Amino acid sequence: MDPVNSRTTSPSTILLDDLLGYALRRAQLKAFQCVVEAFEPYDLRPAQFSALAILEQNPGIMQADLAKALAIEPPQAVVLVNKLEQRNLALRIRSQTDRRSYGLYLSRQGEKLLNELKEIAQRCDLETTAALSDCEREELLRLLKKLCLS
Amino acid sequence: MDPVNSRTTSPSTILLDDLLGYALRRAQLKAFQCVVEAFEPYDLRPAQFSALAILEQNPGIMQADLAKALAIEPPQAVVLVNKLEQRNLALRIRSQTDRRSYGLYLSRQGEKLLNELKEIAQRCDLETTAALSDCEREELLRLLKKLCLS
DNA sequence: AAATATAGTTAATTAAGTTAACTAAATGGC
DNA sequence: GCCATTTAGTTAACTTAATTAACTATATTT
Repeated sequence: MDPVNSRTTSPSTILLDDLLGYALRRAQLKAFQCVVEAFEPYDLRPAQFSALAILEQNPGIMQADLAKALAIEPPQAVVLVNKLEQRNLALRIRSQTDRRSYGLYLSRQGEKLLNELKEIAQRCDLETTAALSDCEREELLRLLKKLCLS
Repeated sequence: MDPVNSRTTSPSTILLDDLLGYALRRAQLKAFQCVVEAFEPYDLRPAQFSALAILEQNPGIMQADLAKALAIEPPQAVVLVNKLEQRNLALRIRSQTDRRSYGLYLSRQGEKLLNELKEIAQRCDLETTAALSDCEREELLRLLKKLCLS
């Protein structure tokens, strides 16, 4: 008999464990836990790390675009960038052409911290996916990236 | 020149987009959005759906174990089960052997709704992973499940 | 110049998650 | 049997996160 479902009245063919959405949530939760713990000594949240990385790759980006990249609302971006600015990790520089907006930049200190955090994040990746082979890990990343394109 | 990084001062070899944790979060966010929208007409959250599915596969489960399965704290489980019970989707039945605890069960109505929701969830999976082939989708699920074992 | 739109901010609201303290029942030692 | 300890579930208080609405300052359009 099917060991997964040994009831007399078969519930249905679809099982929770075979839903991608569920599997994604479980996996993401696990990855998140690891990163949150690892970043704790730095008093930094994953989203703040992502923001720093986005700033590095998009120097001068506007706050609204950062918000969009992080999939957060503009008011949340304000709070986030405030914290980064207060800790001298990022800089707001008024645009000369449009004085409503800022260009956001990493500070020297932000760059330095970011590189440290990236190493940690990478170690978390390995820890989270310890059950996978290098090949499988790469394939997983490829599939997740492909999924997110559309 | 590397198209991904065309700055003169190379930021670092590790890119945000190559971190599994980041890719997982993006993918999970996308999957979640789809499910949350699709469940909206039913006034049900993904966690409530998961709870129903867990009840189906584990009839008579105790609240504490349900909480653990959902990775939430017991007080949250109370709120969640209250809602399911109020809507007559789930039943709390006092254990005869241990009168502190309940066995949790799906109601007939809960079973019926669950089967409807599972179809929807499956369609969300397909929508979320529209960029993937059937083969890739299966491989993704396999890798995510393997990742979550450890 | 007036009306409209946009970037960013503030403040209020709502929702979610966490923690601590409590009740009731069970267990274990004596 | 009785007392101390543990466990299941609940309640309430607190903290944090996310959402929304309203506002300022600047740009753009007509």
